[in-house]
Amino acid sequence: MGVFSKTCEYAIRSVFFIAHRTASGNKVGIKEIANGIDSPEHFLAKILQDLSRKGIVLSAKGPNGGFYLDDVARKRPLSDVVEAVDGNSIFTGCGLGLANCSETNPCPLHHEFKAIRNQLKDLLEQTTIADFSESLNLGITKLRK
Amino acid sequence: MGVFSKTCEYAIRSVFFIAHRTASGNKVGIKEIANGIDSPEHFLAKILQDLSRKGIVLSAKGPNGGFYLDDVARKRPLSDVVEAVDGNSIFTGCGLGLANCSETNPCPLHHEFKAIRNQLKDLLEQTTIADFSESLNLGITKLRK
DNA sequence: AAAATAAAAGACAAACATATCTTTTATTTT
DNA sequence: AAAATAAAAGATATGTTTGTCTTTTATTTT
Repeated sequence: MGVFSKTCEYAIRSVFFIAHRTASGNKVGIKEIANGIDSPEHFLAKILQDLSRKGIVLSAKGPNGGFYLDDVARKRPLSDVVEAVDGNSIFTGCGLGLANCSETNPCPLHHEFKAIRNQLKDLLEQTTIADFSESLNLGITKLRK
Repeated sequence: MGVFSKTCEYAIRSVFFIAHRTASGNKVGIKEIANGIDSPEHFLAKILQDLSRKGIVLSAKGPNGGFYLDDVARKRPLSDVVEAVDGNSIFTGCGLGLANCSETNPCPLHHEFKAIRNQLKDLLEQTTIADFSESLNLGITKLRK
């Protein structure tokens, strides 16, 4: 089990891919995205529909349509993508799954986990979708296989 | 979705509970454990059967039987428990789910994730089951609700 | 030896995550 | 207006995780 759900992994990868491919105002279709990030096309379509409804990605129907990001969407932190798909439990939940775990009523791992969670939180909140485009442009990082 | 699977959460909580309750050579039954950590009894039974087979916990059948830990088992790092249940993907897997992600072929989040994963790895490898007994004894930490 | 106890094992069920396929709606191009 | 395009929506399927119930095996007590 990863840190994110499979759905969320596809979501992040697709958002990176869309940002990378639509930098100059164009759009990219679902088939191309699915191929570009190596994901099941129809499953990804569902995910992008959801992200579109929530305003994380933009979309246009018809010829020359597809998915894209405007400047506002590009500058959203990764945490917005994660939260849209997996909710905020990753930022707040107890490591041992206890519902009432808190500072005053902690589980044995509470404090140790807080440090790790905060580091993840900071990473996701302090980087934007756009931040990862350059290394993709340069071919230094990749989104499939 | 938590960092660990539900199964693994129950496993860790039960191992802490057993360590806490069997410090002086006695044993504790499945009903008492399930109640003590607020988990489904029969589901936990399966988990403990598995942990028993793998030598993480010890068990004895019959009257006055139950689950317990000896000194060796008490001193095992938490990483052994996690690995027995969830495997080692949590220590090695790519944050974006890419099979071939590596140092030389990284995903966009590779380096950032490595830091977080290593912190988790260190936490789990450097603490033992026994390390958490004292705060449980003192009632400072808890394993249910 | 018989009865009682408690884990081990097996079969099954429900819920959720993941994946596939088809139809509909909106938009653009001709 | 008709045809083509592409996302949106709906229905269905598969797989995995989580959870429940029953039977069996091993051990101890009487």
